[in-house]
Amino acid sequence: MTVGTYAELASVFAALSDETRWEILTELGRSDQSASSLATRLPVSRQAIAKHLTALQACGLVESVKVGREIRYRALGAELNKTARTLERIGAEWDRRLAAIKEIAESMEE
Amino acid sequence: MTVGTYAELASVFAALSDETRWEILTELGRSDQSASSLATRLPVSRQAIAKHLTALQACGLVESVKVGREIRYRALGAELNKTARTLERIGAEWDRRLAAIKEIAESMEE
DNA sequence: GACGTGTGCAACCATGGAGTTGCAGATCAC
DNA sequence: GTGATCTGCAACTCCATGGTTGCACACGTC
Repeated sequence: MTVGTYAELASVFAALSDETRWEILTELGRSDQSASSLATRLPVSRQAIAKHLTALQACGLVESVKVGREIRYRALGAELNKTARTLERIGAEWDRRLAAIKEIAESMEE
Repeated sequence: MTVGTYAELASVFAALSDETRWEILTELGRSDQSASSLATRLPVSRQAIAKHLTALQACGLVESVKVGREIRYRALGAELNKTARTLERIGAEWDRRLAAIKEIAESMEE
C-alpha cells in the first residue's frame, strides 16, 4: 500500500472515530437531511454538525444536494465498502501470517 | 446497530486513524516484536509506543506474548475482519436506500 | 553481586479538534 | 419591503491525546 492511499484511509478512519459523526451518519442513513434538521435531532449545535458534514463530505462518506434554499446531505456506501475491502485484505494477511507461524511451531514440536 | 457497538467501532477507528499506530501495525504485520524493538525502528520513544500498544491491545487489534523478559506483540486479523464486515453491511444498506430513492424518482418522471 | 536491557508509572507540554456563541449573508413566504 | 429561516464564517474555550523526559523496578547474564 502506498503512502497516498494511507492518507485517504486515515481520513476515513478519523471521520468514523467520532461518535457524533456516527450519529449523523445513522440519521442520514435513514433519510436525507439538512444540517439544521440534524441539529434538532442531535444534542449539538448546527455549526458543530456543519463542521462534521464538511469532514464527512471531504472523505466521500456523504454528498450534498441543494433543495430550494436548504442543503440536504445523504450517506454514500461506496467509500465505506472500499474501506471494508481494504481492512478485510489486511486482516486476512495478518491471519495468514499467524497461521504460518503456528504451523512452524507445530512442526518443531515433532 | 446498538449504541454499544458504536463505541466499539469508534475505538477501532480511533486506533487506526493515527499514523504512528498504523506504522506499528505494519511492523507487527511483518514480524512479532517488543516495544523496545519497535522503538529502534520508528522515530518515537519507547514510552510512546507502549501507550499505542496498550490502545491497540484494548480494542483487540494486537495481542501480547511473553518471551523471556520481553513482551512481544503481534497483529491480529480477527477484529479487523469483524470491523470490515460491519462496514460492508452498513455500506450496502446505504446503497440499497439510495437505489430505492433513485427508482422512485425515475418512476415519478414517467 | 553488578551491569545491561526491557518494562511500567508519573508528570509535563503542545497540539488538534469538538463544541460553543455571535454575527452576517442568502433566500423564500407574506 | 419585512420577517423567518437556512447557511457560512470567525473567534473562542476546553479537553483528549500524542509525545516527551525522568525515575524505578524486574529479570537475565557475566
